[in-house]
Amino acid sequence: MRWSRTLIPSLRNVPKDAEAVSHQLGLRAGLIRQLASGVYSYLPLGYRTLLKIIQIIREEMNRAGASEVLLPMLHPAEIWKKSGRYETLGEDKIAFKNRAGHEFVLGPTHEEVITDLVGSNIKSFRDLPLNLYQIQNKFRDEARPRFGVIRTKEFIMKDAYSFDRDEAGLDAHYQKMSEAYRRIFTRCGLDFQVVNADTGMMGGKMSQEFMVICPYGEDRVASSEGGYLASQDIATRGDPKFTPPKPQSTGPEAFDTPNLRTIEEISHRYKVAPSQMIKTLIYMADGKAIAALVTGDSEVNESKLRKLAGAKELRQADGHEILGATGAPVGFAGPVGLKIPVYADWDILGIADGVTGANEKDKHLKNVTIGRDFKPAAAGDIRFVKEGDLAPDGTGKLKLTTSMEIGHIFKLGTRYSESIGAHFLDEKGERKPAIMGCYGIGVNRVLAAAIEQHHDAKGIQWPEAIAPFAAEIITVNHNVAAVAEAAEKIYAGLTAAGKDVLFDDRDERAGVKFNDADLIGFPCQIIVGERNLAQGKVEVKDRKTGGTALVDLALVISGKL
RNA sequence: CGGGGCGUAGCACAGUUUGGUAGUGCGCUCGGUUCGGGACCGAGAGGCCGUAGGUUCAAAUCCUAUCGCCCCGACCA
Repeated sequence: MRWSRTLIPSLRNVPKDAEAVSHQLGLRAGLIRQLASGVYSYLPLGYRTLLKIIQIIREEMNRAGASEVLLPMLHPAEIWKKSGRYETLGEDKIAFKNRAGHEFVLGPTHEEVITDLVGSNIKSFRDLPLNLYQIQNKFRDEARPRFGVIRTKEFIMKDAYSFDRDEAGLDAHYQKMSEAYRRIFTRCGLDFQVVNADTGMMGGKMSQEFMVICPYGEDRVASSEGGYLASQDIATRGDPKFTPPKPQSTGPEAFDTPNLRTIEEISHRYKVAPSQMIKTLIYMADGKAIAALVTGDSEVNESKLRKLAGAKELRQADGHEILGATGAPVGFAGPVGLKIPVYADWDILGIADGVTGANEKDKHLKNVTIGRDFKPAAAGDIRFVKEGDLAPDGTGKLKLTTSMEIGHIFKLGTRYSESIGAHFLDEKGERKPAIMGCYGIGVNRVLAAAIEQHHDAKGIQWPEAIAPFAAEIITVNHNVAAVAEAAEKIYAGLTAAGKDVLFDDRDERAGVKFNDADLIGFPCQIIVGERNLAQGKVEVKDRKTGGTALVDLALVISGKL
């Protein structure tokens, strides 16, 4: 392909990045990200890369024994409602509605559709196992798209679903897909980790995320030197085993905090470290109010709290419920004198003379100590892990890394096959739900991750397997007839040899073309100039290493390089 | 949905506090000199300042509304 403005618009005016994250990392990193989203959203370059990634995925899915299907959204609303994940669908519509009431025909996910489809097509255990996948655009009305192409409302996803007669079959599928994913991401040139993850809304027993370390990701991975590895959502920590605190005071003392209700306000105004503050959050556990205590610099992990409290349903209480439970408006809750069950994080066991809400408007308490001033119903790990926490398996301290999720695999079990209906008759003639797994890859995130992992100050350094072009031919002096002629021959030769090359045949200064080539970053640059041509040579440059070599013109034309 | 910010030429922005002729850089057009790492000189083209009202002799600038975008938070199959 030849260089053109539609292929690559002017790269000189790349917008300055306004995001705080990229400012911290320097403008250049922001530029790369901008470029990444540009490459994806409107340039043929991004399209070529996506096709290459998709080809790799297809090959590996084929190797793993999965078959490609296409799942349309043409499904009655009842199907979508059966799983219990959707409540607000129109009765007679096949399309989803977003919050603005607009209908859309791209699905957010396809568990329901595939389960119904397979359910109506399998009868016997002989029809199983099945493993089906598709690569399709999905639409999710995300509250907050961000980071260029990393989180968008519409995105490309490879999703696969396996159906088995028994757990052993599911395990085998899960294993096969996990291996296929490793091969896919490796082939795409990514450095990734596989971490245990939360099953979240999907339900099911087990799931793992494929994570790429990247400053623009939205997820955090906790790891220890000794090998502990888990998503921050589910990471647990070891008991710090605080010795009971020895308070200096004799008892809690109230003080006025007019209109100060957040941790920051109090800590700033009264010079109290957030770690010495007892943050008290009111939750509704199966309809009854409970209190959760963590230090001022921690966040409650609701699924951990749910477990400790032994609740099925858990949600944050609203203003009315808080008033009812504590006698004070939001922002002044504290554990002292509360009538509802109190669940404390381990951290609280180490606080002597802490600061907390007084359960009275515009008042807080100081000199509050657990055991003496209040007694929790239970203490345990109820917050998200932080940098420096003990790993739960005693393998050292936890470290948190910002990561981007590029793939996620789940053992779903029978949640969907039971609710939607995908049953088969086993050898004994008994009717049983199929055991399912599901497996997703964010295709455009693979592209984004590849750029984030492979760039330098000058631009992208595409991994070979997914580079939009294998090489770029640059004429140093395009108006010199011999140069243009030699470059044309190389272009024809490489194209005939089946190589994907971009020919920068613009009549631009050499420096402009070199810089553009580095910015777009194809693995190899073939530089044709008068000087070397006189000796029958051209310069071949490796984008990644910067190394150059003089190669015979004839050899380059033959496509052997 | 809550908090904050921004809409000015193809792109990136200044000008708004204190109302008074529409600006800069890149890109674009023409001429010339250059030409192996983002050249230089000269001459140009291009904008009812997001939109709609209002205040005023006068509005990019002040006020109100509205639309759109971005950031922070909540959410995230």
